[in-house]
Order: sequence, then structure tokens, then C-alpha cells
Amino acid sequence: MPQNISIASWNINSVRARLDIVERFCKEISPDILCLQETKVIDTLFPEGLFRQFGYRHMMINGQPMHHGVAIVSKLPLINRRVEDWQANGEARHISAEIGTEATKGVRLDNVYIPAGGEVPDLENNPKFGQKLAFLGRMTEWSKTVDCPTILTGDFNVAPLEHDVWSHKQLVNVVSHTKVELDLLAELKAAGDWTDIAREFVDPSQKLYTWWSYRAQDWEATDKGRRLDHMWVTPDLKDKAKSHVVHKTCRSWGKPSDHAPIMTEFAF
DNA sequence: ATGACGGATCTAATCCGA
Repeated sequence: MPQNISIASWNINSVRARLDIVERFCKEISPDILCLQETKVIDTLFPEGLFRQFGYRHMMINGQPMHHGVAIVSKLPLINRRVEDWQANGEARHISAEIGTEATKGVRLDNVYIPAGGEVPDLENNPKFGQKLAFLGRMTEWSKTVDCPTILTGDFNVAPLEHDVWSHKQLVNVVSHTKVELDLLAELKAAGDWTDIAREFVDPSQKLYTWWSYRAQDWEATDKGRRLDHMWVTPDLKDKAKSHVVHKTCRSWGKPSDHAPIMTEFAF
């Protein structure tokens, strides 16, 4: 019998500010493994107790003061922790582990928070944009070295396809959807022969978003979203993915993150 | 203007998100 394992990813925009909706997610959606980005907390203050209470006894966290920060919380054992620094500046934007069950022997889970890239797509006036492009370049080099079944998930801060944004025309010069970002993400994708799981289940001709700005008066009515959060797998895992959903309902819970969680059900 | 909100920190004004 195959083992079903659900893996979710959620940019939580401060885990301590979201305790209520994190609890609700763990209770109601209850994925086996949850990858978090933008935890905004140092490791010693990470709310481990909350997760333990709902069966997430295995945790790997990589935090820093104030910004960024990532974590994997899991009902299944996590082993062989690794941390990459694809920005080469010490920011906490990656953590990975092997999923330590018999069925997932040798399967790694990489959780990444790719930099947003600042306001304007201008290398001269916005150094953050260059950092984002360099980050993608280093991920591509890493991708070429991946030698085991791997799930790469997180907030990529890039909406790669025309229907991953509410208006391709209006966002073509907006950071997250510029040609140079799309080209670099395509290079990264090709380097590992990655499969974009969401688009295996939702046809590329259909709009699909995971993020809606806080600044919209009515985010749901205007629906000006972007698909920034992704779940990619190496070729050997492509057929193991059985479903994929964006839990859009979480965006309308009280005191929400501006990102909705994504979740894939695997049969290993 | 797509849209001006929301979190963390030197608890005030600023950086950051995208």
C-alpha cells in the first residue's frame, strides 16, 4: 500500500502574529508536513508548543530577527537538515530535510523563500532586484547538483505564466512578472527538469493565484492576485502527486496572511 | 496608479513585503 503524505506551503507573514489561523489550519486542513516562510522570529521564540499540540512533533527551523525566516513542521520524522544561502548574505531563506519514513527514504523537501526583489525592476536603482536574480542563478547551479527525489516548495516570488497574474499586460514591468525573472525561473526549472505540480492539475489557460495584496479594498471581489507560491518536484516524483489545491479560504480567515497556503497530496 | 495595508522593532518612525 502506498503511503499518502500531504505537504503544504504557506507564507505566513509572521508566525507569531498568526497563531489563531495557524491553529485553525493545523486542525481543519491538517497536512502531514507544513513549510512556512516569513516566520519573522528567532529560533528560540518559534511557537513549537502550538505545533506539538496538533501532532507536529518534528520541526526544522531557520529564523533570524525581524525579517524572513523559514521552517518545516511535520507529523513525520525529518532528518538530515540542510541550509543553503542562495543570496550569499546570511539571510534565513532556506531549509531542507529528508522525510524520514520508510516510504520516503531518500526523498528530500526543500523549503525556500526567494527574495521579493524590491519595488522597481531596475538593476542600477534597486540592488534588491539584482540580489533576487543572483539568488535564482545560485538555485539553478544547486539544481544541477540535485541527485535524489526532491520536492522544492515555497514562496518563489515569481508568477511565471500569463495566467499566474490577473493581467499579464499590466504586470509585465512589475517585479514578480518581468521577462528577466521569468527567463531565470525557466532556466532554474529546466536545470532540474522540475515539474510545476499546480499546473499539472489546473490547466495553464485558467487563472490561478496564491497571493492577494492587503492593499485592495476588497481582495476577493477585485481578485487581482498572483501565483507566487509553488510546489515543484523532480521527474521521479511527478507521478506520485495525486492532487493539488490552493486553500484560498484561509485568505478570508481573521487576521490573514496575504498568501494562501498551497497543498499537494502525494502517494509514495 | 492595482492598491495604500500590515508586521517587527530602538514604541516611533522606518524598513520591508510584491
